[in-house]
Amino acid sequence: MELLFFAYRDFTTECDAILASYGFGRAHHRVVYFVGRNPDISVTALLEILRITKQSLSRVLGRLVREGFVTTRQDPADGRRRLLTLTAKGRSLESRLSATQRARIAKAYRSAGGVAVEGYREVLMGIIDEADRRRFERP
Amino acid sequence: MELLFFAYRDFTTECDAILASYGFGRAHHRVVYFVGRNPDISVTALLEILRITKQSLSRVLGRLVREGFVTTRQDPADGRRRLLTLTAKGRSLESRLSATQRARIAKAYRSAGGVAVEGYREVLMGIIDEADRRRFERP
DNA sequence: GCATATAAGTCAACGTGACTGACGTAAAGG
DNA sequence: CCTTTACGTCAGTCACGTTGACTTATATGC
Repeated sequence: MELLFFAYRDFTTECDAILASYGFGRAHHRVVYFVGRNPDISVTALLEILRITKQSLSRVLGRLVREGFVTTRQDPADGRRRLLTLTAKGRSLESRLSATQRARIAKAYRSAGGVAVEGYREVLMGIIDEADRRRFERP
Repeated sequence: MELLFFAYRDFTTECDAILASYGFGRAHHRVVYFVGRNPDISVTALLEILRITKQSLSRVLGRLVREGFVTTRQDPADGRRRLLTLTAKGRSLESRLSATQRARIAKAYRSAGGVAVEGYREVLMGIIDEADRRRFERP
């Protein structure tokens, strides 16, 4: 429990500084991250991942759209849906944020080795609610 | 990065419900947890673990003290220090909260096996800032 | 013994990001 | 055509973090 607390705390603090320079918070990071990972994701799908309310998302997402980090377009197959995708500006922010986290994880992976990484992934997967584990199925 | 996000999200949600029934939030949980783990901890030491400001802590800690979850006493060796310890009521809350998390982790550990757990711990340790790794030295 | 440093508590003001509840609109679908 | 779904938004609330400044008590070094 303590390990997870410290790991998550240190995992996020570097990004917080970058985000603050844009006037953003962690909520913006999460949106940018998951939209980046899932281009053309719908608003509802994003809400299910983040497990927050529509109102909470709307403030954060609205600003990201207004400031040109995310674009919305109507789903050609279902006109009710708005599909979200990062703009070039959004991708650039996303990779800047991810770079610091990726570096931290890469360093931990390198020093722990492949067997440890497999175990790490397996245990984290076990902690995650069963319903969300399918997101990590690898081809 | 995604694994950590989902794991941490699911790791905390069950506790949030228990905390809400006391009118508490995650901040209260963190204080109760770390005071429970470190009886007679000083306020400054707690601040260093949590990495929040004195003002943030004071609101949360003040309430825990007023409502009888935590006691403070003067450090006999250094009268400036206040030593924090859980009361019976605090310990009972702490174990109620920890029980759900412990169960989740135990389940993940059991299904992943000992080798995986070793790897898991090693990688998480690598993610944590070096300065805080000493906290986990095992006798 | 006095000056400086440290530990803790407090006042005031503020911002982000969650929440609930309700309502409106557009599109889909039986 | 009527219901459901997807999305957006208004209004109000709360938890929990922030900065900056100030006070009090105790320790400690010169």
